[in-house]
Order: sequence, then C-alpha cells, then structure tokens
Amino acid sequence: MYTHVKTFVSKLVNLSDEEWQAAYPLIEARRLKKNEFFVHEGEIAQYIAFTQNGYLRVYYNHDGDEITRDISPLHSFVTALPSFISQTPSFEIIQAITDCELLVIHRDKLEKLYNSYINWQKVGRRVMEEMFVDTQYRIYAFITQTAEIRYKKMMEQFPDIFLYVPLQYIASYLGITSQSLSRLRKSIHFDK
Amino acid sequence: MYTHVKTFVSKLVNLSDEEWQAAYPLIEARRLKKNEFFVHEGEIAQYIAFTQNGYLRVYYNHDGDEITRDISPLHSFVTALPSFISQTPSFEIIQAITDCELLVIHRDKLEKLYNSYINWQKVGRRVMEEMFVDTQYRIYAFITQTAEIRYKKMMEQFPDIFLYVPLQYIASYLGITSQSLSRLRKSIHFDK
DNA sequence: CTGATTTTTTACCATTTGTTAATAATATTC
DNA sequence: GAATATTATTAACAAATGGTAAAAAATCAG
Repeated sequence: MYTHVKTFVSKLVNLSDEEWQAAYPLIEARRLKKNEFFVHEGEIAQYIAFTQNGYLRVYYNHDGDEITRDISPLHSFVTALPSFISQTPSFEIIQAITDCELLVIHRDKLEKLYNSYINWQKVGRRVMEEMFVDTQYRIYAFITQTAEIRYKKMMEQFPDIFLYVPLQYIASYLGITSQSLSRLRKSIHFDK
Repeated sequence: MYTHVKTFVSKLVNLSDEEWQAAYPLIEARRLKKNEFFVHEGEIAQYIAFTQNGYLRVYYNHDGDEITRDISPLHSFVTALPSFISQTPSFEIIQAITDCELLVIHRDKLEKLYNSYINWQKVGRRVMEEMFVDTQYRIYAFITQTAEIRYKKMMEQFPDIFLYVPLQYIASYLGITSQSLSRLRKSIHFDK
C-alpha cells in the first residue's frame, strides 16, 4: 500500500522504521471518482494527498475560465497549498480527472508528525524544495520557449498524462487556449 | 544587524533566544559591489543569502541571451537552489545588480542547524513553502495575464525595484524582450 | 442505440509579442 | 569632458497566440 510513497520519500530523506510506523496510523486511503472534488472552491484545504493512482487537476476560476495550474503526475503530492498553509478559504479547486486512489493526511496530524520527528520535518522541507525547483523550471519554460516547444517537452516528460487528460486542460496548463493547441498539434503532424 | 532577517523568519516560525543564539555564529556578513557575482556559472552553490540591502539577479545563459528568473526583493532569501540542494555545478548565475549587503550561511552549517533544531528545520520548510506559493502565483500570471498587466502589477508590488534595476532585466523577468517592454511602456504613458 | 452534452477542431481576423536594425539616451572610463 | 560602452527606444515587418463563431468528433446518459 505504501510502496509508491515510500519510494518517493526515500529519495529525499532516509527514514527509520520507527519514523514510518509513526506515520502509518495518521494516513488514510481515499478514493475519488472521476470529476469528484478533492478541494472545493472556498473550502479550507485540510488534507494533502499523494496520488497512488489517477490524476488530479489544480485550477481556479478566472472570469469564467478555468485556469489549470497543475496536473498531478502519478505518485506525487498534491494540495491547495495557499489554503493548506494559512487555513484560509481556497481559491484553488482540486478535482479528479480520472478515478483516483489517494493516500491523504490531515493537516493537524501532519503538523503533529512534523513537530515530533525532525526527519519528518525534513521530508516536508525537501518535498517543498523539489516542488519549488520544478516550478522554477516551468517559469524558465514560459520565458524562453514557445507554446509548441512547451507542448513537445510535456509530451516527452509526461506521455501518460496525454492518455487520460482532456486537451483543454493541457492547453491551459501550457498557458494557451485549446484552439491554439489544436492548431499547434495540426502543424506538428504535418511537420513529420 | 539581524533585524530584517529576524522579522522575516519570525513571521513564519517563533524561535527561542537559544535557537537564535545557535544560529548567529554560523552567519557571515558579506558585501558585494555592483556586478559582482554571488554564484558563478558552473560553480557549486555553497551559500544561501539574505539580502540586507541591495538587489540580486538570478539568471542563466540561453543561446547567448541572459534569462532572468528572479530579481530578489529587499530582505529575502536567495540561492541557486538546484545547485545548492544537489551540490552540482550551477547553471544559474547570481549577480549583484546594486551594491549589496548580505547575510550568508554555508550549506554545511545550515545543514547542521537544520539537524540540531527541529524549529530551524521548520524554518527551512516554511521558507520553501512561501517561495513555492509565490512561484505558483507567477505561473498563474503567465497563464492568465498579458505582459502589460504583469508589468503593471510588478510596478505596484515592487516599486523600489524599478528605481535600481535595468529595464532589460525586468523585461526578461516578465518573459518579454526589452523592445516589447519599451513599446508597452510607451503605450501605457499615452493611455493616462 | 440515440439524442444530448462535452470536447476538439477549423477558419477568419485581431492583438500581442518577436526579430532585426538603427538611433537615442545614459553611464562609465580614462 | 570626450570617447566608449551600455542601455533604452523606435520602427517596420514577421510570427505566435487570442477571440469569436461554427462545425465536427467524441463521450455520456437514459
């Protein structure tokens, strides 16, 4: 059950059996059907999720458009961080793109884990560092690359996402309209 | 001497006097003249800085262009994180835009501090969380806003930066060429 | 299966931004 | 302060992307 999350975390921090044992009772399994919400708009995000299976989308409503900030890769941590950190209503919405199996932990229990084990605190720090670096690369991509290149690189890096995720979400993630993505895909096919 | 950094950190975590006392001997003051480097290309980033005074620019060389990922606000933490974390040669370059007064701490000493005090580990996590959230907002801005709006918001949020930082760096930070920024500034003036 | 809904594609034109090149303005150095 | 280097602006054209509307394709619900 914990295979994937242990693999993920072990790459960042080496935890003892005892430290893992302390965490297990705090973790819950949760299933989401496609289109179900993990965080509603205006709700205070109480949980952080690790995706065992399936894909989540993080987005918000902007003048009637849904702006997709993130499509979770398999086996990654997801939460509406601004809300989760400051316990304020979330403008970000998290929804299941496919049926999902999640491991989730409640904020209070995570806080307890953080405060009881310096190594879990360290996991929190290391996870955030990695997420920050990933986001930095995405900013570099926005500055230096055209939408076409961003699209091609995304296909290379996350080919699985294209099997399950509607193109309109991918377009928004890439920072373009779905019409632009269509045009771009067409021109790529003719290039070959 | 530590006023600004204490103000900054205290907003995230409450540290005891003892915890602060443990940190002081590990912190060094460093001055940089305008255009001096804090991290050279290819160097392994050994230090993280807090800007007491002055502005740093984080950028990298891309096909002969310098791509500015960050212009440090006053009183903020700066490092070339990918290099700092993994101790690999840095593709990111950090350079002083103005004369700077920095507080710096060596990676090994920071690591020691992290491993000795759970609350310092927590500071590391909280700083990363805030930086991650800031970066997320920047991604939303790239997706939803035109360069003109990004420029206007940057003027509101960091008016001081415009007093000291060449426009070409600001243009790159905004994801456009300096020519585009010029055109955009011109049209804004006529709007009023 | 079939009608309804959602998603994707297409087309046309408008807008934004990039590219190149030249000039103007500003800062730096001797 | 004059010469040099750097930075900022301008212009004309090209390329990328957006907006709107409609059609086509795919998916969903009963």
